[in-house]
Amino acid sequence: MTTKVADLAHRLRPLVFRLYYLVRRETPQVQLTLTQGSVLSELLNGGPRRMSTLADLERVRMPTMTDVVRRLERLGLVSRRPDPADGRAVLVEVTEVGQRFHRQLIVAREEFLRERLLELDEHDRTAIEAALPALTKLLRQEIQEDKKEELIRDER
Amino acid sequence: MTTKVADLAHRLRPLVFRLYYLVRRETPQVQLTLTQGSVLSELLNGGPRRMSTLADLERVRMPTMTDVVRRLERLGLVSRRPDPADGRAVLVEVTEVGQRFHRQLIVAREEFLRERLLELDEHDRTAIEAALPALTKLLRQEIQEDKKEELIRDER
DNA sequence: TATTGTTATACTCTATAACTATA
DNA sequence: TATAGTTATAGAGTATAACAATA
Repeated sequence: MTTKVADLAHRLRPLVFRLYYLVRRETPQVQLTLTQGSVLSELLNGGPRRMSTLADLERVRMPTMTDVVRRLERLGLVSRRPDPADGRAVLVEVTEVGQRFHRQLIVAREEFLRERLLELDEHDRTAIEAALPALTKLLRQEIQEDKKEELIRDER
Repeated sequence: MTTKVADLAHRLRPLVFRLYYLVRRETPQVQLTLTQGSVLSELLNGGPRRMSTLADLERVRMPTMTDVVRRLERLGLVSRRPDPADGRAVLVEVTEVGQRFHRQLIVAREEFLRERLLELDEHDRTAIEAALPALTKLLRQEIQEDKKEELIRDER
């Protein structure tokens, strides 16, 4: 069982890349990468976020997120402003252009997935749908694991 | 339903990165990236492969695969040899060192996933297990889709 | 002194275009 | 002429180390 899950995680890499290839093809106005799209979604679902929070959520280091946000800013999709609560911190938020663009992203993604899912039989579609809450839990759990590790690291 | 699947694909990016972060930590002797690990697994499961086949499977262009294989070769994990059936083609295969290393990878991956899965309840584990064949079909289907597109492209 | 974020630097991943060698 | 692969080049993603500004 665990072996199969590991294999799945592996095979998912090409699928995720494929998904973003199609999104890029569908929305030639703005060419988003996987990481950029992921950050944009996070900001749209969760509202303005600090740099450090984004880095944690995407599991990258701060200097990495600095560059990713810089590129999104250059594309006009997000903006930065100082956090009123802490002079050191920076809040990143989605611009109106970013919101419009994200709607196009969602449409392209859904269309792609709907087509593929319709080629599966009813039994398979039901199985995938039933597993979604469990897979979501597995991912959430992971984020909490990371926080724990940081605390341990800090104690050293 | 399709929206949920799209969200899942998105959230899976951090999970996959997290998985490889842990693998790197568990096997400090050789630091494999996600793409390198994916190619190594493919070669171990399917035997020697041509550069073009690897590029298709990973959904990257040939020059990209040239570099990835070069790095794996530099690490001593794979080797190249001419394809006896076609003087232009190159066959990539895993070395003995690569096979030994891959066993470590599998152990680290399985341990990580087993721990996380044990934190889920029986119902969630069953749901994930039941969805694996369907998710696998979804991925296979994708590979076939790509092949079709190439044929269309060639006809132009 | 500790934390948030940026800059500097280096390596990997990725693509397109141009090239070599073989079919 | 067409195909398999490499080289050249450029941009994005990633990390570590050093630094500036604020708490």
